Amino acid sequence: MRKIDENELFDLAELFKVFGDSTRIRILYKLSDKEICVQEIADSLGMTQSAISHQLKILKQSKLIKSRRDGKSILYSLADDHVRSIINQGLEHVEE
Amino acid sequence: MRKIDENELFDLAELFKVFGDSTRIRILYKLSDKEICVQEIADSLGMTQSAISHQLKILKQSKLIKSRRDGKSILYSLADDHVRSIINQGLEHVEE
DNA sequence: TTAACATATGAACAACTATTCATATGTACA
DNA sequence: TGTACATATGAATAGTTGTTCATATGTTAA
Repeated sequence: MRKIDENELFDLAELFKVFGDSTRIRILYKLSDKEICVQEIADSLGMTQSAISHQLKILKQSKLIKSRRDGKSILYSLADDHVRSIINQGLEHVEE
Repeated sequence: MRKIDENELFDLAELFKVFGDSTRIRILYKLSDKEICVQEIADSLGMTQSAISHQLKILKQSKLIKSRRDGKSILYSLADDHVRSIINQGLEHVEE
């Protein structure tokens, strides 16, 4: 494997930490094929709006999702294809 | 993205949780090109033998690493190429 | 402007986790 | 068998984190 410095490894751990929570993974999966508003995510996961909003903030800070306003709602979606790739790569290990 | 059930998402989060710790990521990186014994990992990371041993146990339970005895030492190495793939995929996102 | 709706945020608490310390287990060699 | 070496493990602790509750911010339409 190519050379990776300490800071990069630290950032990498931080990234995986974000994926390492079932609420956040479920949110990312919900967003994998379409953009959704906060309340819809909360309802579909059976969680409070506040809990979801807190997690969306973490996901956005990690640049895994993006958002845009649409009237009163805010629609969230995946930031780019890396997210799908990381999830798919993880699934290959889980499915053994 | 293809259909994934709740249990699979839960397992996926558990997997990423293991990657989501800088000590464990650094261990995995150390093991990425050769097998190493416990004390050598501890020395190279500047941590105690006990701390490393605890983390190795977690990594092994997640089937990310394997081990074999060599005399008094136990040599650890990556379980398979999935580990490298997952790390590389994560790096692509971190390096932006 | 006011009411209703949608989302964000801060504080507090409970649950979880990584490390430390002390010690146990296992191996090799004299 | 006894000693030194290498690793594993259990309990305790300190630090971290996800959720809840209450409330603030922002938007729309009457």
